[in-house]
Amino acid sequence: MAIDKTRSNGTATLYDVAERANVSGMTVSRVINGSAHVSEKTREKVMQAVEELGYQVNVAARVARVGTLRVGLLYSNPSAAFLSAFLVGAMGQCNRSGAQLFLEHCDDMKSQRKAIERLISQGVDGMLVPPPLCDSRSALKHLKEIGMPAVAVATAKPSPQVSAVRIDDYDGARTMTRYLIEQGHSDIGFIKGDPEHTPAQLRYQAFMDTMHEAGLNVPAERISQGLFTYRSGLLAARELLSQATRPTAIFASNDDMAAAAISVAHGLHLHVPDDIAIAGFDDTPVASTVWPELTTIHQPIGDMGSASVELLVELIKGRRSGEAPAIQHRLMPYTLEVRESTVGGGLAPAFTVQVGPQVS
Amino acid sequence: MAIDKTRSNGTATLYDVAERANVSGMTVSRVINGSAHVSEKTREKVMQAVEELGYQVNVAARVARVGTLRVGLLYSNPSAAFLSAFLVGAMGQCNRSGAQLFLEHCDDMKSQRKAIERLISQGVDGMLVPPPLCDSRSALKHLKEIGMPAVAVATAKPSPQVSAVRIDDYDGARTMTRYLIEQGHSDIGFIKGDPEHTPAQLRYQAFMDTMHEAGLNVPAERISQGLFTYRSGLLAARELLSQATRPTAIFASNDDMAAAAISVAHGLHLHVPDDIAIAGFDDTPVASTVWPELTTIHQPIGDMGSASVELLVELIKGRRSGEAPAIQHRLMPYTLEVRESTVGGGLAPAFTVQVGPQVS
DNA sequence: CTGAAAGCGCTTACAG
DNA sequence: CTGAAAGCGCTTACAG
Repeated sequence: MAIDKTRSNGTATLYDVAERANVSGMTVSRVINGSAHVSEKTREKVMQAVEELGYQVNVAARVARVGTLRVGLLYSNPSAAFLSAFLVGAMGQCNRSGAQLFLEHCDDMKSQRKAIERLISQGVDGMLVPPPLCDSRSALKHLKEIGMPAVAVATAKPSPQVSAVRIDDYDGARTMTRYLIEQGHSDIGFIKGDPEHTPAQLRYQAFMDTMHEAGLNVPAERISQGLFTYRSGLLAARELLSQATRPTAIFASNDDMAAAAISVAHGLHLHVPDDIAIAGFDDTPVASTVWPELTTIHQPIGDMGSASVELLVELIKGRRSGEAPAIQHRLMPYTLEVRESTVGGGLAPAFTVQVGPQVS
Repeated sequence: MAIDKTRSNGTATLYDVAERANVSGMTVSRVINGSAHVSEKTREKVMQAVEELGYQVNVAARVARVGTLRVGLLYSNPSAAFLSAFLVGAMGQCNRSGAQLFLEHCDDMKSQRKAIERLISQGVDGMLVPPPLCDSRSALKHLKEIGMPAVAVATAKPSPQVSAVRIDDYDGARTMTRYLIEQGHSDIGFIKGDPEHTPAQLRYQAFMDTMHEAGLNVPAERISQGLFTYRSGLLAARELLSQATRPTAIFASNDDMAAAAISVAHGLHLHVPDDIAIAGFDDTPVASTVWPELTTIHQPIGDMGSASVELLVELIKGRRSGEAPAIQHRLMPYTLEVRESTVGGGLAPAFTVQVGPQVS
């Protein structure tokens, strides 16, 4: 509850806090920035004043002093779902870190170079590279060559040369496959994703490995090639479901294709999940839009947004103080979301299984 | 192309420009802010220096001086598609206007008040209210009471008390209805949206009015109630398509329901658009995800994002200089996107019709 | 551990 | 029409 305010704006400044806590502005600055060289007593006094005044750092002022940190986001065709969740997370962290976020869109290779140039001319100090660009060797190489700090987001096979934030796609697909097997499925169809995207490769590999480990055979006709698009999912699902014998479950490499599979199943008058269980991957909004809702692997995209900004800011600051770039790969936790598309009888309630590395 | 740089950062400052143009920093500031009191000759000199140095204002510094403008975005459950497009537009304008964007999420009425309080304690000077909150009398009233400048986004019936940015939903639905009639349809089914949302009401009204004007009768069984969700679209479309005689086209109040209608049609082994044409509204990503792709009304959501920030910043600045709030309602242009879901035979290529007010 | 001074890049009055 | 000075709110060296 902010009550006592000073400026015309109504917000308290650093000095208001200093005055109230009977210390210098310097000391307040140290406290809010978590400096170690402050006595516990002073820290408490200051924190209390901060509370009482409802003080919030003026990020603009801090940034003006420290030197504006400008972060570029180079996006091409991520799904709107990905982009919005990612932006929410990234923006929050930008506000906290005092960075300014610049967006630049590009389609093909040519416009990619142009977009990078535009970001540079806007003075960005580093770039965030979400999918599918995160898997583009050329883009990453180009950034490396011009010495631009970068963080690849949601690539499944991060280059050791570049910092990255991602979930473990292999492990996620393995978890889903195991779950389906535990549900009693032994004949499972799989819809592959765009072979150009690294997550597609790992998800497929994990599916095959897990099936084999469980002693289950996967005939070639149970694998269908998709491209991550709804349209391709339609074709792939039709292939899987129009055979003499059908699988009892389909695991699609992403939600769009899983949604398409539901549509195909309904077209064939199959009940989902009683006749055919269907699972996706990503937990994009479409997963809870379609009916029945999709069992899927949830990626914490918002958290990945904030984590990637965090990494990038570290990278930039390190670079300014002349350190060698500290390449980091951050693995985020995913969850298995169980919903109606795999749970028959309308009995079992939807539930969530927390898996993957825990965030500290 | 920025070549000559000065600061460690690599970016040119106001004074670099001033030096190069042989004027004071003050004059540069005036030029880049479009002040009238600069001679044409000086302006040109300065602009040239700006070009040569690739100068970009340091928004953080400007904002630090002017007083941080903090803009809050109070969102509840807009679709991810809406949110991402809106954010891209809003953020761009925030960068230009030197505003900082704060996001706060809320679900129900209680958390709504809390979210508003959190934004206030973060020191925001005004708030953006996208759907569905833009139609919440209580939220808008609350903001009004505490004297918080606000802009309602994409409400169909804006209160004259609050600034708003929107498209003309009535006109859009009218355009779509006319288009379907021109395509030769006289028996058109309509899926209504959530009655709580103002756009749903106007879209329905426009459909009915336009049909009547064309001398076409709309029997009660051609109207089906939906709630804007995919699930509700499934039920509504089933209702429309399982009758003894079917309409030749369905106009759904939004894309999610139109996508559901396609799924139902396919389930009944109907060809879209040959057996049944289907149209949506909004042009969210699902419109070009499903197959066949949806004919729909495109809302320029990104532009609406930047326009709403623009309006809000004006409002805030006016308020600071003690003026009475200048309530504005900005109408944005929409377009009719014709795609495969209404165009049979695979002959006609997709096309776009520009309609609505033109932006200057 | 704490503080007085200077400065980040820009704009707001105030002069000319 | 143009500029010198002061200051936005904060942090970075530099002292104690």
